[in-house]
Amino acid sequence: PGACQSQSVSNDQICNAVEEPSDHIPIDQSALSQNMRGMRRRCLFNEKAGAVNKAAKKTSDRHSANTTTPRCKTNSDKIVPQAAQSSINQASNFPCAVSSSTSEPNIVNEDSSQAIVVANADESGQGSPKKKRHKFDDGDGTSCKRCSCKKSKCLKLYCECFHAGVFCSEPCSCQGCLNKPSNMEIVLSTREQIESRNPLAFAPKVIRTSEPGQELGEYSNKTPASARHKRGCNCKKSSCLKKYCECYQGGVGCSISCRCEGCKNAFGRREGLGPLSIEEAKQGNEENSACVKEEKKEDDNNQLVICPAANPVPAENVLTTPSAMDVRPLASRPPSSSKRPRSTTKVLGHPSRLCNSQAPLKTDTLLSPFENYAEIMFGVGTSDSLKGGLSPQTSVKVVSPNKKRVSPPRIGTGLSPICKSGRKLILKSIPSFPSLGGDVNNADTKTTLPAP
DNA sequence: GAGTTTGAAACT
DNA sequence: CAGTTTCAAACTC
Ligand SMILES: [Zn+2]
Ligand SMILES: [Zn+2]
Ligand SMILES: [Zn+2]
Ligand SMILES: [Zn+2]
Ligand SMILES: [Zn+2]
Ligand SMILES: [Zn+2]
Repeated sequence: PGACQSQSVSNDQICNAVEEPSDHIPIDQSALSQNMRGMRRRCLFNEKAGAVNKAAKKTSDRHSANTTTPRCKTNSDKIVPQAAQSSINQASNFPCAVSSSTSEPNIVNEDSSQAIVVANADESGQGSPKKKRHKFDDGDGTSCKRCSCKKSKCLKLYCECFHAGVFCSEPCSCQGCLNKPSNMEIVLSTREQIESRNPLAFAPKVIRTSEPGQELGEYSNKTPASARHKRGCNCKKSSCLKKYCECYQGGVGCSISCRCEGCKNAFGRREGLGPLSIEEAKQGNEENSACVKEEKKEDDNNQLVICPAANPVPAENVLTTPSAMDVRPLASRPPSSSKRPRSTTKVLGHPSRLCNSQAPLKTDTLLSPFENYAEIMFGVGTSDSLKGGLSPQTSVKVVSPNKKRVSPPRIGTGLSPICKSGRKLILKSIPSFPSLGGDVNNADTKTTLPAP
């Protein structure tokens, strides 16, 4: 299976050859400006890329982002370039053979081929009865399915591919797709627009390292059960028991920033018992009495209750045959399921389900955050640079003209950068995204923030 | 596979 | 910032 391409381009790599599908390089949008070092050199892009580069160039630091680990889920260690670290997503690794046919105008992927491809989840591994895995679902990383957007042209966050920072590829069954390397300018400009509205839009939602021991560790430590940013979920009817809930889907418990009602997230509930400290749960008792305990009612206090290994068995598991266990990426598994993950898994980006190796970042995000935040923090200009940087005009109105609004979600409040990198390489740059409300105390890995 | 449910994203 | 609409995935059948 080929690697997937993420939406980014490196200067060096720009080439036009399309090569074999199997071999693509993942292109990461985010990295676009950076060069990925180590990897191979084939590129998909052509001249356009060049243009883009230019734009991107600003970020050209070469930190060398390496996106190693093209394979799904393998990526435990990737070196992350500084900025990247925050935004590391390894999420993308699908078998994507992008048809980068140059000829491809811009349009849809409607090739039936894709659809078909999607279907083939061949390797998913054991033939265990497929319980319910739907498209992206994991499956394991192998199957990596992709989006099936009909109206967004894959240029809005509705599109999981776009949201994850990767180009659409074969497995996608999207219609009118513009999220392709051939439209890179559009893709990037769109990303920037969105990012300008919400700098965290492309930041990984969940970062978790699951090393054998650590998995829970994170809980125990400081990162709240969920190291998620953004605002947490807002589930009303699902009780955070299904994948409708982003927290649950990401394999993390709900945090204080969630506004869910009747939360029963198997990875850790929000609210509820106050006193319970998270950490204990970690291992001390497996039984976890508390977690199960239900929501007593929603008090004001939102605390996070985490259920350690014990029981939280997500619905899926319930029926699942033990033997097969889940194929899901570790990260997404509920704590209890099986044992601890051996490899370090970082879930980033969205659903862990996408299996991509590369970090989908943001175009500039790597740097951009830099810029953005810098600007914001330092009071430099607004985000002009962004806009300017990328040719805005290229932006296409996907569906409707969006006005760009520049009101970052909550930057003001939560500037504290999170710097939790799974592996730590810290660089001097500013973390790609600030932690938002939830985790305030996460300095764990050590953030190196240059003092302003 | 069609149809429903769900909550984020987008929009007003 | 809240309310509404749009959207595509998750889920159900
Ligand atoms: Zn899409
Ligand atoms: Zn797609
Ligand atoms: Zn697409
Ligand atoms: Zn939820
Ligand atoms: Zn939540
Ligand atoms: Zn919840």
